[in-house]
Amino acid sequence: MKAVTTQQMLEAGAEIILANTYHLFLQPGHEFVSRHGGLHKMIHWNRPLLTDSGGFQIFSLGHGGVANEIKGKCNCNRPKTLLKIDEGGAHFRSYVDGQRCYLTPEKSIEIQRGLGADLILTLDECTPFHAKKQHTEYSMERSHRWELRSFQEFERHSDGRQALYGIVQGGVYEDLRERSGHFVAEQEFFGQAIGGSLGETKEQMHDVVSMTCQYVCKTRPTHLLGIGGISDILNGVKNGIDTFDCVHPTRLARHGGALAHPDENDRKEYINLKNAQFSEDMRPIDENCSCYCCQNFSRAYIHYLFRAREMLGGQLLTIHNVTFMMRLAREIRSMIRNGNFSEKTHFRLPSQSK
RNA sequence: GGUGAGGUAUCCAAGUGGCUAAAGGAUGCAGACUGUAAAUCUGUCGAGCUUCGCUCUUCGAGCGUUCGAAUCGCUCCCUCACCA
Repeated sequence: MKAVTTQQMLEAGAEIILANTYHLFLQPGHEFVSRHGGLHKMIHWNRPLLTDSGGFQIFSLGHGGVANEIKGKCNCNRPKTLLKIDEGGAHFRSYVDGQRCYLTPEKSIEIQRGLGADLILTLDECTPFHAKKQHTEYSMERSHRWELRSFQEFERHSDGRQALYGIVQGGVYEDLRERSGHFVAEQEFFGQAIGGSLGETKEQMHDVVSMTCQYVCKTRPTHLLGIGGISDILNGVKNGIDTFDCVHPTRLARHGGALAHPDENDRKEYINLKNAQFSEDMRPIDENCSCYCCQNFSRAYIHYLFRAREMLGGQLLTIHNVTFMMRLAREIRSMIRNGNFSEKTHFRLPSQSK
């Protein structure tokens, strides 16, 4: 987690952290992590960990600009590091030292075994949004083959301490999602994750998630990869998603955004503390929030910290945003238990005017 | 008092006759951010308007040369450095 310690994550109420196979593989390397006795020990976290397979990074970086291509946006100003994908795996260049690397399903599982996360993912191929349907289909089929190989490699060394998730692909196409959902359900995965392109807009994403959830094994835990807006989570939960992971809360925090429940008349899910309107706002970000940031500091102070480019600003907002997400999850679980969950739930933010 | 350097938009700073409402920074104002190469990136930034374009006023001040001046000349004002 950028900008916060695992101790602070604990205090924020976090119960699980996602770590990244791709980045840890390139730097510092999974052997290095193993020498520490595994990820849990190295990062001082004795709760559950999930590792991504590395597929997303290879392909998103390969297409020249992180998630943009997969998400349907075009921002191609970064050097492309993906060299070649073949049936065996993905050839790519390390962005750290330029060295050629080869990630296969077996290698991904081996790395994740070395890292020692509790929940791990199969290697899949992430198809960009702009791919034609035929390509998406071909790519999905290859992902399926890779998932089988991942599973075999996983089984070969499994000591029962790790659990493997399969990944449902198929882009925005319902027939492909149906096939992929069924395929993953037929394998003996512990859980399943929904990956791949979810479309271009938020609306389409919600539709694709809802549609895909129909074809997913209902008795296994279901994870939605990479998604974490407030409304996205409410929509996902409505459709049966159990877990989410997302950089948005922490990245937003480092960029000056503080999560706040959306106003029913305003689709924005955060306030931008860098904005001039907060320069004299002495209230906490959210007076109902129990986090260290809201309990002790004003919006004006956070505003000043960002103005002064003090990294403490990003740290405090990260604490707030993670705390916020944890509270959101608790409230959702509570609503489900009480039988009154609604994805239309809105929580009013304290008035923004002074 | 002497000698030298210089005064450009909110600030710093290019520009030494037309392509200049004026490069580039910074600040300011706002936007983006969703399996993290992001404590990042983008837009905007003289004034006004009927704002995919038009009008007005700018480069210390004034006067002049020129078809045309931030750019050339003269006078004045003001900074800074060194020497007395």
